Amino acid sequence: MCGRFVRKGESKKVAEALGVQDGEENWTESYNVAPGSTVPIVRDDPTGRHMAPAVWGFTSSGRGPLFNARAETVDSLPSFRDHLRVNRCLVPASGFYEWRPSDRQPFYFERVDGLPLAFAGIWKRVGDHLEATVITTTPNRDMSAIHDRMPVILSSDRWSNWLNPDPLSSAESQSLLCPSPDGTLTRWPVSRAVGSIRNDTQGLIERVEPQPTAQELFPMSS
DNA sequence: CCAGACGTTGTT
DNA sequence: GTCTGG
DNA sequence: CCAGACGTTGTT
DNA sequence: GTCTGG
Repeated sequence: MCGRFVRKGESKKVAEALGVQDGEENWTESYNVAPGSTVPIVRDDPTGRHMAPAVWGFTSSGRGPLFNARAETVDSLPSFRDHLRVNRCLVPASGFYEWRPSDRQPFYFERVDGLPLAFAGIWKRVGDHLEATVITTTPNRDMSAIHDRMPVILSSDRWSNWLNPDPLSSAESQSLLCPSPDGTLTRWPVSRAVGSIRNDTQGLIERVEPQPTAQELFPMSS
């Protein structure tokens, strides 16, 4: 999954890297972006490529916003499939966090090449605002030791194909919704302080020694 | 027409 | 809310 | 996603 | 445990 991420850097540079021609004022820095917050998304239309604000997560009648959609089902589920066809977007990020289930140790992931990440997303209009969700897939080798899902990260050569405003068949979409190649990402353990969204500082992405687990501190004798 | 399900994640 | 199933 | 709260009544 | 808030 992808449930917390980072957005840093100068908006002008990010806009340039993404090929965005306007809307870059919607880029705001945060080291702790959570579902429900407003995030900049990137869309193409006949006039060009634009950055716009959207609430992260599709509101649902059940509990909690749908802030991820599975690549395996996004083309068939009623909540997502029509938006996949015509409302595709990028959700730009600098990196993202994942928690290792075994010990709740958080890790920060970013691209090895330091470029901005572009998550594959879909969006919808709800009243006077937009909502967006990030598509997830199976983990590549960079991720699999930490988590069993990862966000779909599109390389820049695929952005135009994904953002093409014309309807895309689900077969075409599915061909883009795959794990990024092994070696795309790097990672390191970070402070558990990232868990609380009250914390939002550069220190959240600094490497820490993983906190020993209770079992390591107090091993059970066999 | 109404009834009932609807999404992801993690956990064990 | 909106979609599917019956 | 994680953290943190989680209830009602009446009264002031 | 389950829900809300951020």
